[in-house]
Amino acid sequence: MAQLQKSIDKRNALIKATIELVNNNGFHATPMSKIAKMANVSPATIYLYFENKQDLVNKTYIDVKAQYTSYAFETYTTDMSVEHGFEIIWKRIADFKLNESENAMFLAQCDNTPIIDEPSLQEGIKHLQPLLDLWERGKKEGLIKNMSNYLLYAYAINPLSFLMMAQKRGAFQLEASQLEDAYQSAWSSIKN
Amino acid sequence: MAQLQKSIDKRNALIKATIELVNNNGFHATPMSKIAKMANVSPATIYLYFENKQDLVNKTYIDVKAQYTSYAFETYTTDMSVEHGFEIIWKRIADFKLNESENAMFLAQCDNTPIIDEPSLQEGIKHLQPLLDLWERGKKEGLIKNMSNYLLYAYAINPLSFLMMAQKRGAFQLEASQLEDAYQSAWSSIKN
DNA sequence: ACAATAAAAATGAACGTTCATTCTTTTTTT
DNA sequence: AAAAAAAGAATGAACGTTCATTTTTATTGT
Repeated sequence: MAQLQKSIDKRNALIKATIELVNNNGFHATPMSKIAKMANVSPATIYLYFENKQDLVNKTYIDVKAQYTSYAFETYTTDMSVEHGFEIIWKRIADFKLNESENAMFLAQCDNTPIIDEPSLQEGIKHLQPLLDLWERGKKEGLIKNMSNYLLYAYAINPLSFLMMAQKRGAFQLEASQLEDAYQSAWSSIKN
Repeated sequence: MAQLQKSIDKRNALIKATIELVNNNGFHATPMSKIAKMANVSPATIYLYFENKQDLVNKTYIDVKAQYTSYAFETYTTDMSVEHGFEIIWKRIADFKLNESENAMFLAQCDNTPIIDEPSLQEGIKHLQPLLDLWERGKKEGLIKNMSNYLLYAYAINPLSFLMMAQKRGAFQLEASQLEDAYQSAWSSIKN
């Protein structure tokens, strides 16, 4: 127990360091030695937890993606109405993207570059299923536009990534009232 | 003249090679030697055209961004109505993102990573002004929601980046009829 | 018009550095 | 005392950049 605990702490420290360094410097300027230093570990120790650098960044991606979806669906249950369920999920996602912005930023970087390998990307997509199911239900009930789920995601969810990025860059600040505007825009772009 | 022409060709070849390699392999796996090889040039020659690797990628970004905005506003004039002007611009942007996807993909990568330095990012933003002006006009006329331009961009334009990326990954194909859906979603998310 | 010469552009090889990874030894845990 | 975990130093490869040289282009004097 104590031994396993210690290992998990170290693994988490490595993942945290990876996120922070890749966010700030990019993958190309994030050497293993810096990751090790930030996690208070020897470079060699990384290789006890991960096969190599690619494996480290893949696993980091999967880890963060799992956190993201778990957070998103935390308060959602399938017995909610389509509109209410969507609002619940959307606001959780907004919370995650704007408050846990280190994690969200890392995902944005991974989703827009070829640094994560295909199997790991696939692995990350899986957990989004509850939202897709909700949308299918909404389409059947005639509440949601009969469009591809990609289009729905593009308009209802993805804008939050852009806003998170703009906020991270200090370009602007999303206030609570604007968040309500944003939600209305999201809903009106996908509702029938 | 002949000499200058030759130089511009070589510069363009270098920029094209940079885009292609960074798109496919990422910045971290794009050595100067590969860029040189793809542009049919000696590595040393790159340094006659650009200060260093950072400068090369900065200049590439600015170059592509200028192409993007120039394409976007090609058929737009300020005497158009807000709604018509927006449709014109939106569809040009959609064209660019979906047809010139190599260029669009490169921009997406740059806009979601720290590989481009701040001054070059600022330089790239400048040319978007006509769209922001159009939106300001739309707000005054009560046609467009009175929201931050960041929010408007997030909902009206940014989804196209996501769709371009999904299409590039082969996840799905955006048909002409879906494009019309997409435009309607964009417009309904920002109109009053 | 044309050699001769200067200037510019381009090259391949070389340099010093940095990196991911491994090896050997030490420390910690069982 | 054995096994597992961790460490620091070592290694070889790869990288960005520069150097010495060659090739191409432009300029000059006749």
